[in-house]
Amino acid sequence: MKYWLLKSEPSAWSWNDQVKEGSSMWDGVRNYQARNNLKKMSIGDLCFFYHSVTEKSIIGIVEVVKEFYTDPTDKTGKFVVVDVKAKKKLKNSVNLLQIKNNSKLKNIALIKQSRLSVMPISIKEWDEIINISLNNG
DNA sequence: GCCAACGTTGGC
DNA sequence: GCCAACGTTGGC
Repeated sequence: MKYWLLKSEPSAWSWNDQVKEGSSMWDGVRNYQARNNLKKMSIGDLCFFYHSVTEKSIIGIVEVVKEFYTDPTDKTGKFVVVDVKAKKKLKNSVNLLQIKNNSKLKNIALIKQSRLSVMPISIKEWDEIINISLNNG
């Protein structure tokens, strides 16, 4: 089992959209590094769902339910999607500042590569973020 | 709304 | 194949 983080602008595709839609394609990735990460995903892997720009916080967890295939919205045929479905909402959202201020998360790709939209998360980072969520509020 | 960071494109 | 120009992302 591997862990990931997926970024989305909530105005384009939000957690609520994901919940409403159930299982859906994670499409629109047009960056090779992000694509390569999509290709490494397996069924059952879990991904944090991060709202960028307006909220800058991790709001929930989605599960990979179908492994990569060609992105039908990509005319060049170079990029891929996976299918994900909402698994659970975090007890409390974890915002970017909390992640930045946590020394255990100082090497997280979210900070190191702020523009990457699909990134791997280590099990330690995953657990730490879950901990922050449980202790929030 | 600005702009730094950074990925991509295209001319040479 | 290099690199300047350009476009986009996303934090601030």
